[in-house]
Amino acid sequence: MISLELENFSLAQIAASGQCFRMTDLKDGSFEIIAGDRYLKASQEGNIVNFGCGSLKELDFWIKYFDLEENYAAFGDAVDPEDDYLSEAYRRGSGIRILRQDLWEVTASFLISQNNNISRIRRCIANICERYGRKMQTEDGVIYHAFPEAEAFAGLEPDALMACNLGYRSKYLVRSAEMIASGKISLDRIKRMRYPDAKAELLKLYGVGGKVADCICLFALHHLEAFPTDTHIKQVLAREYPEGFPFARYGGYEGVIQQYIFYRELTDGKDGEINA
DNA sequence: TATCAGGCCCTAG
DNA sequence: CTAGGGCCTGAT
Repeated sequence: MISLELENFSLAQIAASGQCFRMTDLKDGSFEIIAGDRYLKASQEGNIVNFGCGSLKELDFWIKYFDLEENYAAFGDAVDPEDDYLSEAYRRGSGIRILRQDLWEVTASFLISQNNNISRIRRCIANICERYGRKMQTEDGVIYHAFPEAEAFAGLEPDALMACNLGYRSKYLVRSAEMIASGKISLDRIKRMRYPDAKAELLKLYGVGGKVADCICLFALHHLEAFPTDTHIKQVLAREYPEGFPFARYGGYEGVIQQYIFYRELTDGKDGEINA
């Protein structure tokens, strides 16, 4: 185990922010994260974060994954102090990070997320990992399943993943996996593109529309200017910003702001706050 | 029973 | 180009 003292970092908030559907709050102060074929158990007390890593090399991966080299206090400082809604959103969610997740994993996950609820999304993803992902075991004997590569779905019947409860999204995932596995769409090329080009390329995937493409750009490609507008965000903008949201003020990191807003909406009316 | 969940595809006009 | 119907499924 390796412990770090971190500012503006909250495992609980990240877990609740809904960027990663394979991060689980174990409700005992610890969290489980599966990313690609890696597994991490982590816990947090105040600013001390304990990473269940065996080596510094492993830790390096998670440092990048959690975007620990970015100064998130600067995003908070940029929030308009006269904007009560956003100030409160940041106050509650200042421990959120924009994760640097695997491109294919995010693409598949957010294909599944559309017009769906979070608990079923998690189940769907667990199902495809168990059915198609490589079975793994940690040194401590924890069993888990890696996220399947695109090749694992290419060639399946379009409806094959209905058995994993994907519903009508089955054909989206199968067909998109085929476009990627065949090289018709190159994820490596997309990784080198700027936001507008990357988004345009992602939109060619079957089942990927504007909102999902923005999620992929933000959560995998780390294009912080991507601002996913889902049904919740749409409602907030209409309710809290009838004159229009000040996108220009937050140019270049609109997506970070979106996460603070999304997190506030997600947690509003519940506890108000998920740890600190 | 109807609505909604981090939408998108497809077809009409 | 925009508008609207349809869509798997489970929770409320």
